[in-house]
Amino acid sequence: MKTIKDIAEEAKVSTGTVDRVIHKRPGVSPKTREKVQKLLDKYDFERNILASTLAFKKKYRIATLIPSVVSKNQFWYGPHLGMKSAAKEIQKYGVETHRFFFDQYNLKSYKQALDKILALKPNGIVFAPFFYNTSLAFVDKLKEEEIPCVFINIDLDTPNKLTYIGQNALQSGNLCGKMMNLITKPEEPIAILTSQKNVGRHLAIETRIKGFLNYFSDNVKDKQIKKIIIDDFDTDMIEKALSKELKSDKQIAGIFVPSSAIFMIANFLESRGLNNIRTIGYDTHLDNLEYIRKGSIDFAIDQNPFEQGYMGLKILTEYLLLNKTPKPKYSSAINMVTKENVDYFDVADTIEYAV
Amino acid sequence: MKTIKDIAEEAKVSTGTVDRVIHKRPGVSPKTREKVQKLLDKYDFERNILASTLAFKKKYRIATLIPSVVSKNQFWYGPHLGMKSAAKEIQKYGVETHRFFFDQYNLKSYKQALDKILALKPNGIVFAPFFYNTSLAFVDKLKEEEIPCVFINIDLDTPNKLTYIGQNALQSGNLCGKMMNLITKPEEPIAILTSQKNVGRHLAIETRIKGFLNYFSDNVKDKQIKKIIIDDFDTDMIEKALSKELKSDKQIAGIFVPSSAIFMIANFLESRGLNNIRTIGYDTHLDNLEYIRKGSIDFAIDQNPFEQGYMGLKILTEYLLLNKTPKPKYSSAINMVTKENVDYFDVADTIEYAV
DNA sequence: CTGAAAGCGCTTACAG
DNA sequence: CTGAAAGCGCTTACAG
Repeated sequence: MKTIKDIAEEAKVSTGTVDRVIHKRPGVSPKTREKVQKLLDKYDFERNILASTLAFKKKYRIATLIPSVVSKNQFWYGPHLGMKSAAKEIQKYGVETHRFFFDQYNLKSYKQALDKILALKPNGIVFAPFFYNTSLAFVDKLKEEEIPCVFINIDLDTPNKLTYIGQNALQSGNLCGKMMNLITKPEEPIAILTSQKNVGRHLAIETRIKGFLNYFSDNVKDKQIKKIIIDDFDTDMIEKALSKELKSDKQIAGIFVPSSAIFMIANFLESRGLNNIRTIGYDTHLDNLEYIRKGSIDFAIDQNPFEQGYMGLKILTEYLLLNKTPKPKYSSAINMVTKENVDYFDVADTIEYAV
Repeated sequence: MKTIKDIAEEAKVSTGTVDRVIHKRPGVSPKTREKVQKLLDKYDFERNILASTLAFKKKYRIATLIPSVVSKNQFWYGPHLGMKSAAKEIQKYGVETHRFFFDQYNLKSYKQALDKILALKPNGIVFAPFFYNTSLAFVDKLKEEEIPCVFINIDLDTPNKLTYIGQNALQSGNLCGKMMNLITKPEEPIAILTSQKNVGRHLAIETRIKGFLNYFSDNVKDKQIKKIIIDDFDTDMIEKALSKELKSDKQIAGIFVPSSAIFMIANFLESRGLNNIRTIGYDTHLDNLEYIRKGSIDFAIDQNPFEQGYMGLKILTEYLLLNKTPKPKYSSAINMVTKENVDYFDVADTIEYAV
């Protein structure tokens, strides 16, 4: 492996000049530049990133923004851990990570966080763009200030993002449809249960439902599917909405919840001893893990929450430090979790490397 | 963040002495050692790994050994890619990776590889211990020479390993049982198809079958399960073994293959137009991906092959460089792959980070 | 037992 | 436009 010094000697220039050529910095005559560049190409020179970082004292600031993580029982604990892990790694390269949080049901708290981030003047941002319109306006502003941003978990259709990391909601819904079809009989009715509160706030939910319905329209004739919308996932509302269905003549045999709230339904069914009703939902935070382990949730879709956070920070760092342009989109896995493999989806078991 | 220089100044010693204390090297009086150690503890000193690597010129050699990867259509291509990716990362830290391969059906080629590895005198080894007895003897020898070793994919019950990274075969078989039960009707017979060639060579296969059978004995009454053993997975033998079953009165409705050879069965069934027979097997190499995508393989179990290779090298490196003792065992995921999520399991899409 | 000094490979402020 | 020199934080061979 050649070093800058080797190249400098062979080109009969100083190491400083070689460095200027490597980084395409000004202050080198075209002739010298060409001579050095040829040698760099000839030896396929790769600079030692360790030495480079050590000598290069510029610091980078990255801001991260996700819904507040008040306990480990939440989906967002996963991305949070992933970002913490990545932050520790990139700290070695002089990248400081500043964490911001907001209340995902409170637009005002979101806006406040965005203001704080702008005030920080970061070199880049990794965030989950909740609240469609506000987020779009924010992204345009970032564009003006030339601050690159990475979306995790939620995508927005805008050219002003560096990349998006998250799941294909349509396809994951489709898979839920397939599994629901497998665990219920053709003649048994099923229900989709969702909350009014998510409308306009989190786009993936509707897309998941669409994918779910697509499966049946594409593959199964005449499946009875009811759509039940409640105001919010609290015990009373669930009770109210479901007891009607359960008393009815044609009792539903399966419930699909296109969000991480599926554990609320599993809990309700358990408390009523209704273990003959099948359930499918999303995410593998602690609350869900518990019910999956008991079999009260039949299947849950995991979307690699840790990796979403981890990749977000790493990809942005490589863009800032190495000028590496990411792909326009990174699709997270669509993992099916059930009683027999649940032990391998606890985000707390994720490994962190120090090297 | 404190540096060695800061600590040295406060302790009124030289940086060399601080360095000796940090690394517990001899040549420091107990009194000085204690004084410095106290400051290190007080400030929770973490040495700058970049500077450390740059200054510390010792090189490490790691040997890796897996079955030869002659094409991308093989399970072992996954671990191979994972190791290549990790090798690139750890190269920055002065770790050279030397790759060795063997023919997994040829004990002699395995022994030859082991000899070559010993001749290299590596600082550590990452390998897949095929051939039970030979591997055990080899591991004992490594112990004598104080060369740490990491097992990937296949485990051996010996205290002389650093750690094992791979899947829990019993549980993955169990999950296959569950899925097979879902996709066939209770009264329909099913078959387990396996090859004589794997006996005594790859322990996981038998354990997977055990897990599969356990599912039925624990959860289902009177499922008819036939065990079919063929000499090898070639077209003629499959034809011979299956055509008998398919002509029989009670035709089998599902086939479980506890190895990556499931695509051979899918291919056979396809060629006969037998798309009413369900199939479940292992691994997501290209051959299988193709049949999963078409739906000719209903479910395959993925075990994160890339990560097995990647983790193996990283964990061994952290042990050698940072003295970080790994957990005794790392369980790989048990991922269920089917037509609707197959796109997210192509090992070729795995990301490599340069930072 | 301890310190001063050189060096790992790269970057930069300064002088010319 | 170019080079010599200092420095990033740590390690080590050498001198005492």
